[in-house]
Amino acid sequence: MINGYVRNGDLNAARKLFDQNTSSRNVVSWNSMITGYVKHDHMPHAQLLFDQMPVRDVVSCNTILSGLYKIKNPEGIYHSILQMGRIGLRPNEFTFSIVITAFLNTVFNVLIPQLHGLILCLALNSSVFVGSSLMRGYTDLRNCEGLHQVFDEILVKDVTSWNALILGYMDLGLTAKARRAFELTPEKNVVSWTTLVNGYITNKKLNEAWSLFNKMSERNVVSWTVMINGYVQNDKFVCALEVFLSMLRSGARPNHFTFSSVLEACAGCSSLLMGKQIHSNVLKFGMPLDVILSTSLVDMYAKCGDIEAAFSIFESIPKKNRVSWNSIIGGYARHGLATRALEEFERMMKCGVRPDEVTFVNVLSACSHGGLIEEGERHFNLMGTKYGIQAGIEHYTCMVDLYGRAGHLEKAEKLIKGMPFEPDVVVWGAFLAACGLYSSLELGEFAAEGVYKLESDHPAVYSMLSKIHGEKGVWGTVFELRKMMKERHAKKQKADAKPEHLQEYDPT
DNA sequence: CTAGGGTTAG
Repeated sequence: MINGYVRNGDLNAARKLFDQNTSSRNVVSWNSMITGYVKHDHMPHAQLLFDQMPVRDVVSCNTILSGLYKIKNPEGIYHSILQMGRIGLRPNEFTFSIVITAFLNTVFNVLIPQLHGLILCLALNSSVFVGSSLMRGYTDLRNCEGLHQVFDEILVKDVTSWNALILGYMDLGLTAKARRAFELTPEKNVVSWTTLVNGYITNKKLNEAWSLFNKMSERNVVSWTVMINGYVQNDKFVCALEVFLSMLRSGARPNHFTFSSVLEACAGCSSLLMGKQIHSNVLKFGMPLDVILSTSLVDMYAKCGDIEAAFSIFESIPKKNRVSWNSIIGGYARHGLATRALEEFERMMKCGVRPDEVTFVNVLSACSHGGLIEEGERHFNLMGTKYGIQAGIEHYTCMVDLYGRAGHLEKAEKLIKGMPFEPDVVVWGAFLAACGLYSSLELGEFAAEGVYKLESDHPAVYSMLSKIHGEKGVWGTVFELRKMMKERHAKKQKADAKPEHLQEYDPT
């Protein structure tokens, strides 16, 4: 009865019934009520009921655990399973699949092999559910052997187990193994295909991804979005937009994931015309404008040159988060409106939103574009002392740029010599641009020497070196800098995603 | 009454 109301989403009716039947309450009615609160994101209420229960069973615990997972509280999960042990409740398949999934990408993932041991003791390793979550766990730990072994232990493998195997191999960078697993999958579904396509994309094999995508007999909104986003992440913005148009022609309905990616494509190729059309599509499709989608719109308008439209959408976001603020501050910085950028930063602080590294990159670059030296220095110092954010190489680059543009080449030089990083091509690029701007041959040589010492180089650096001797426009260098900054970011991501030693398994 | 696989923003 109570569960009927919970299923229909009528939490109040469920609670009413629950409160009335004090005498005939059983564990199931308590659990149903807790389920209702968890489903509707009322964790405190769920927790309260759980604490009030006269007798708790494993389902009560599992429900709380899934609630804690939903609000991303792995620490709470950890304490809850300890508590479970003290009460003497034996965890079941549900418990383990929830707990393992909740520990993914957290510091608690080191416990996953230990949970695996417990699972073996309780003879739960043959479960498909436990098995596939364990597979995600070993993937998270970058343990290929574990991944394979857990898969083998699953008694009756279903398509989800196979998909977890494909995904695991792809996450580990083993595209050939993933492909083999895909071929061996008995009943491939659209998820199997999409996992493979997305895996090729994250492993930078765009052509493989595209040819596979074209062979798909069935595509859903996720498959389309994966392909669109794949092109966006690889800077093939026009391709992304073309795929989106095919998607619309096919009659598939885009969702907020799709639109976020498509808007990023518009931003990437600075197409205000297309961006506006996508915006009207968002409205036409009746997409709920959540924070993420709205922020994508803000960013698109800012990058396509319509900063006022960006601002007006930004203002319309009821619950602006850190990314939204970063987006508008970055937008103002890009448009050279340093004062407005700083004003938004102050407003962000007033709203109690904590800044992060990106915030300060944007703030500092606003200062550098606006020639606000003291303000830039102030924020550069404040980011560590007041906000506890360590300055990264990107922030130093902004400061070098700031001093350089203002003609304070000695200050820039001093900063480079004193910074806790080896200067990279981007730093030298910023410095060189300044040397070019102020025709400083002497310091240009200092930079040239620095560049020479780097293992990696960049053609843009040479073009700037040559620029010191005259010619070319100033705007060219700004563009080159941006490009290098972006590439630095891409390289960092790539290094995190797949270590080289895993590459050798891949013959293609 | 509780659980596993594919997609979003700076």
